[in-house]
Amino acid sequence: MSKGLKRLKKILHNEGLRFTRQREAVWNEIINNHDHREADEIYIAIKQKGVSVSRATVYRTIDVLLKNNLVRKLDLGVGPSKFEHKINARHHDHIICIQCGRIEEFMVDKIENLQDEVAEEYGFKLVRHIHQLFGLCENCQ
Amino acid sequence: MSKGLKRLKKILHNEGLRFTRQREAVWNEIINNHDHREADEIYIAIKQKGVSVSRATVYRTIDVLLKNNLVRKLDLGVGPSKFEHKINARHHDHIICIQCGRIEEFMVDKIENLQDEVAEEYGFKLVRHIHQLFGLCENCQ
DNA sequence: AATTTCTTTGAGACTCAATCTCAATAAGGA
DNA sequence: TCCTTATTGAGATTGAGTCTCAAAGAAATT
Repeated sequence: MSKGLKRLKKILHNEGLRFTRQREAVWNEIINNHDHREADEIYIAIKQKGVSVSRATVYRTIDVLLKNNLVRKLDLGVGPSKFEHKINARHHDHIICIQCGRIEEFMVDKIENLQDEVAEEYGFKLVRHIHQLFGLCENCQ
Repeated sequence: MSKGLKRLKKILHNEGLRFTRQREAVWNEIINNHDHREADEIYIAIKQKGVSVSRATVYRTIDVLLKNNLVRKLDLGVGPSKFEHKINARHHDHIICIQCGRIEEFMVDKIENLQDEVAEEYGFKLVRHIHQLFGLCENCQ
């Protein structure tokens, strides 16, 4: 059994959930793709590979992965949310082209540190953050 | 006529729109309140002041104000969007308590500058950004 | 002031992502 | 294999936000 599959089984076990073909299919679909995809795209991709699954199950499985920090949800403020896996991925934020939808990832340590300082200043215990830059990419200017 | 009202009339004129009691009421409701409120709260507040208005008109008027940069939309990823006016307000971002919903405003020049650098690095022309810190405020820890 | 033209309003229908329901199905322990 | 309990999935439901279109209203014209 692959290392990834073991990880899924462990998570499901910890959550008191059963290992099913559907959950395995959602997991595989997500970890074997490095795009930012919406739930429906993931759903369609799984069906095209011949596994029977429903939208409800895709959403439900993504929720489990979100809770276990294996998937990041990207809410772009318009249209459905997008998802990306976080396996072996360092933290990053996103810069998005408002014209063509292109999404690039960025990470600036200084910004991360300044965020921590802000949280401290306001007496907050930081849990997560959203940092999205919207603009026009070089092809769309 | 108040300075604010002149401003509204100017905007409506520029957009080729008419000045109506409903648009005036939405404008007044938004600029005379410094909270982060959802469209429905604004709608109810207007009705309670005895002005006849519909949800559709509230949303439509907010859209005009958004387009003219007089209102900021706050999408917190859960529940309806919130709105705040931008009259005499310096730019700021938000730190939000995930327990009690408290919203504080912050502004760090260094972060703003670093964002510009990121955009330049990726060849993007920056249009806007979302920067939200989520955590537990001092009362909720 | 009355007329005309064209915009705005609003009740409710509609959209669409996401969630929920619940009967049928499947997992996995005994 | 049987049994218990979780999971699945088709379709209903939710909820924020948008759209429709007939009636009401703004403002330009006479």
